[in-house]
Amino acid sequence: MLSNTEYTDKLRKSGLRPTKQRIKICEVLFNRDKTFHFTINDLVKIIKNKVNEKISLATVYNTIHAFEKKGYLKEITINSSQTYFDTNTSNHHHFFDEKEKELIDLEEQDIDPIKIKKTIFGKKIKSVEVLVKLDTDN
Amino acid sequence: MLSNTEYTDKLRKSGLRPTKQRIKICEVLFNRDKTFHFTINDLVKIIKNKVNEKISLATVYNTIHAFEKKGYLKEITINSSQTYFDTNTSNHHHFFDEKEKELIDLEEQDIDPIKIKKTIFGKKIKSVEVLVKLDTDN
DNA sequence: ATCCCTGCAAACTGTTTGCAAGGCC
DNA sequence: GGCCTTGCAAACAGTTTGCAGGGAT
Repeated sequence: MLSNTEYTDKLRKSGLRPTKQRIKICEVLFNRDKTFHFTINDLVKIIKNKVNEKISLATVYNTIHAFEKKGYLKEITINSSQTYFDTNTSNHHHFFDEKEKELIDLEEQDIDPIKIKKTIFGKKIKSVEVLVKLDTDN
Repeated sequence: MLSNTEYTDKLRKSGLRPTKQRIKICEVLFNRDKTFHFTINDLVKIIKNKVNEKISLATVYNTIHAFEKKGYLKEITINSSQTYFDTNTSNHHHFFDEKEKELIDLEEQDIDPIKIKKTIFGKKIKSVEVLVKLDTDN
């Protein structure tokens, strides 16, 4: 929930030039109460329909990848033809509603810590990701 | 570890015509001690190099999807440009070695049961998938 | 003979890239 | 002015599809 000038500062501080396009994308992504899960396609649609502007597809990809690299976004592991991103960059897991193709956060307290009892020689655990797929209850 | 005639039976029983190509693919996939994790690309390479035959790409895709539908293969959730399959169709999780792009099974006893404390109204849990990403230990 | 399956090429989808023009510092 | 960023189109990778010919029952 920041104003445009604050996004400008934030971008500049992380070494990204505060262009019109990047600020607009910041607004769409971060001017929210809840965390936001999206695909590039979702984002492009929102920019086109709600914001009524045109940002080139390549720029959207560039920006999202830049934001991910800076730690403002997290890529979510779902087996799908599209890549999902999450504005919640904390350590957490997800529900995936397969019907709605929608992600829902599972916070730390929603799941017991996961203990892996097997080790692989010469390798260490980099991350543990849990994906809980949901179905309509009937 | 079955002979060709046994694959013929197996295929016929599940309503798939036992063609040369399908039997060959069965041999590559199922004539193994351990479970086999692969991408379509892996499989095509094996067929070309080891088995020294040519099966059209479309046929490989068709066959793998047919086998998956019949429950002989399981698709594995990894965020990657390629889809992975597993000959182990039991309920289990995976390590993913990001350097080698290789999957390793995590059997039931390797991980404590996962308890999800959050529920979503009108939805039920269809599956819980854990993916443990590995890094070189240094 | 019928229906299913194979193989090829073309189509498709999401994503990436090269490069000229434009914008920020 | 110099360098980064944008936008467009073309390229790309994995996957899917349409259809004619071939094979299984």
